[in-house]
Amino acid sequence: MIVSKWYPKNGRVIFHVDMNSFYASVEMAFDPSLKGKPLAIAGNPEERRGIVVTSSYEARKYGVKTTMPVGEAKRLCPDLLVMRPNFERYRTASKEMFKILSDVTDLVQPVSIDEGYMDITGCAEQGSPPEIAETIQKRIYEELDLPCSIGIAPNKFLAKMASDMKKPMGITILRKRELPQKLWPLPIEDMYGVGAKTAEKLRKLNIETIGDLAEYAASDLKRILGINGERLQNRANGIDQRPVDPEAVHEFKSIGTSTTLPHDTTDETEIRSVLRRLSKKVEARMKNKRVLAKNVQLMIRYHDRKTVTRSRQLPEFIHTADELFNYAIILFDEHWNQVPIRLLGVTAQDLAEKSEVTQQLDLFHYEEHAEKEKLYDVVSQLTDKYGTNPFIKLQNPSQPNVTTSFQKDFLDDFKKD
DNA sequence: TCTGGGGTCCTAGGACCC
DNA sequence: TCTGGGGTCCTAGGACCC
Repeated sequence: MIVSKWYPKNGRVIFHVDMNSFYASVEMAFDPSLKGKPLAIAGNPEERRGIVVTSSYEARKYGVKTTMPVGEAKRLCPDLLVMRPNFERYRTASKEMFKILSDVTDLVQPVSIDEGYMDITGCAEQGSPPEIAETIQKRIYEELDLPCSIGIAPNKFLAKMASDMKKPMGITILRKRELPQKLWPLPIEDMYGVGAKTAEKLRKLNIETIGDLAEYAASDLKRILGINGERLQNRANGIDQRPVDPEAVHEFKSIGTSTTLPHDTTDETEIRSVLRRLSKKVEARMKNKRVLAKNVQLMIRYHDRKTVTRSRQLPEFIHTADELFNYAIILFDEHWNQVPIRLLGVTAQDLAEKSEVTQQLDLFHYEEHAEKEKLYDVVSQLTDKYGTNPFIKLQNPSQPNVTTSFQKDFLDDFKKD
């Protein structure tokens, strides 16, 4: 194969690597006796966490889908095996998977536990893009016993759409010139970035397919969907300039945790203990990432699922569970309307790296220090002038409240400076 | 057996400043 | 004499993704 023809002179070659039903596949790799069986990973229905997070392809055949309540899934598929998630296991598998990707290039951007982008534009000496994709897929399958699909395209959006086109274990190339045949016929809700609400709006405009969106009047689209309309249309036309950014994964904007309570509650003792637990969890994760927060957000979901968030900007950076808890309680006391609560959440926002904050703090101290130095200078000058340190209060014992002319002079001099 | 938990980005209004 | 327009920060909510 002539490799050079695959690598454009202008433009990029982007991969989107997407693990197939990741949690279920990891469980099957861990316990091969599960292979070939309908399997769902789900929370505990007793604790009202009973929704399907991932299901195996065998389960999907019966109509089992993500976010479906376990009860419904079992009705559709009576032989369904249901397991609780083992996140530690998935994180370990994820790390191994990304290690394989980074053997190809440093330009790897993880976007979630089970998918990531790669920019292989500079990898011509390793082979053609399909060859490289095959190698990656094979290694992940043979070394980790996990299936994945890979999309190959000139940008992130198209690579993402491509990886979705063949599952499991697919490798799909999506070239710009193939958009009319391969991308445009797809229904609009299949487009990445179009959810239920946007799809509904678009359908009202008689936009049924990605192709319809691609050629719709740009100004109307922008009026109805704002900047997002413009962006979606660009992507439908195969335009997406976003770079693959390996650093993005480190740039956290918030760290939060939330929990659905086993039962709706108005018990303030219980609520406080939950908020304390959540604060401790957030503290632990902030410590791990070595970050501080300048904003705390409290989330309350009521029994009717109505959800409110209340946040506060803080006078200084915080990092301890006690501080998080204190602000969460303040927000809670200010805003809770006594209605039974279904879910509580605590999130640290406006994060900064601990090292950077410390540096800034040092700078601040430095300035404070400099101020003091300046003051010492003034004092020593004045001491020279008056022959005594004016900061040592001179008092006439017989008239303690009368300012001496000496002190007046000193104060005048001091104010000038 | 009604709908988890982790995020990001965008919008919009009000306060405040110039 | 009675009120412009731009910019930034803060807060709350919503859409979307996995």
